[in-house]
Amino acid sequence: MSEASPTWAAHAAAELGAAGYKRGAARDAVLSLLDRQDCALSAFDIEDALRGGDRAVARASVYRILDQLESLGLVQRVDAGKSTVLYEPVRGDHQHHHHLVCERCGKLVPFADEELEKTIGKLSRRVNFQVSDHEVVLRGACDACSK
Amino acid sequence: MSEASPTWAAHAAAELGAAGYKRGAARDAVLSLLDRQDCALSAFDIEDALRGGDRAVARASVYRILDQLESLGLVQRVDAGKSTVLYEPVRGDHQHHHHLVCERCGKLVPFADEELEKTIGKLSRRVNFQVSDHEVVLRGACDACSK
DNA sequence: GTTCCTGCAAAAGATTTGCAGTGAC
DNA sequence: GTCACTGCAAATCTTTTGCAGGAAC
Repeated sequence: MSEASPTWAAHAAAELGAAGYKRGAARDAVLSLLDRQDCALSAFDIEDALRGGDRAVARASVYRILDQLESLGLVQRVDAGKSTVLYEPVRGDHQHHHHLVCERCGKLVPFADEELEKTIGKLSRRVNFQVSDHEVVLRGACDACSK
Repeated sequence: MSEASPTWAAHAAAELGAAGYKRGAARDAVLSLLDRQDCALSAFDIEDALRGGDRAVARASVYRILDQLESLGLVQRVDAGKSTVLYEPVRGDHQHHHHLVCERCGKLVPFADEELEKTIGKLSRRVNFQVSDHEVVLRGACDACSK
């Protein structure tokens, strides 16, 4: 709802504070990194990027921070069919999207489709289930790999 | 394509044979179990069910057999957001479906929707990607849990 | 008889947990 | 000063791999 924050990181930090979490250097580094990404990262990617960047953060801390973020709906898990789970910042409804996964090179490409959302919305109301979230993954070969 | 087989297990056994795999008692047990399911199971579920049933099968064999089946498109991975991957038999296009996952009790409920498939079909043709497969997961609370 | 399937045990990865120390409030 | 965040190491859990023996062809 309230999506007037200047950056996702600032918004997330505020939400975390409101939820009673204290600040910390590791958390700031993770938020800042996530804010710079527009697609999904694994916990390992995050640890790796921070080790050579802003500030090294222990893997356990990365997982703990991602847990907090996920519980507040600030990041979203993306299941790309890999052995590792990916996470990406949630920036609000207008940026809601899904993913194409290349089965050859592993590339992840985001896409959005109005009609798909409408269809899923209608469907969600029809089923005997209280649907709160959804995820769509299209698998295949990306532009480069299909040549 | 050729979907005239009396049972999925028989069909799968034939395909495996044609692909050059030899028969084996463990494989027969897994095929038979999978054929009796209509929704997805984890490797652990399979091992567990077989230990107390038809014939005990080692976990490693379960994984190996599932790998063979998946490579021939006879089973499909289902990513329900759990830590474990689920597998279910693929019985042909007319039984193509997706899943609702209850975030409270973990229940998995299959559903099919014509319009959703059409929408995804159109979308797949439009993107700059050669889409060969797709998966939709709706998350929320099941009938029993939402009361 | 050769080759593949199986089971067992060990290995490999990803994620979680316990504990002690430092930093936030 | 208290309580939470952090890092490190150990533990846990799922899945994979190596190897030896037995079954399929």
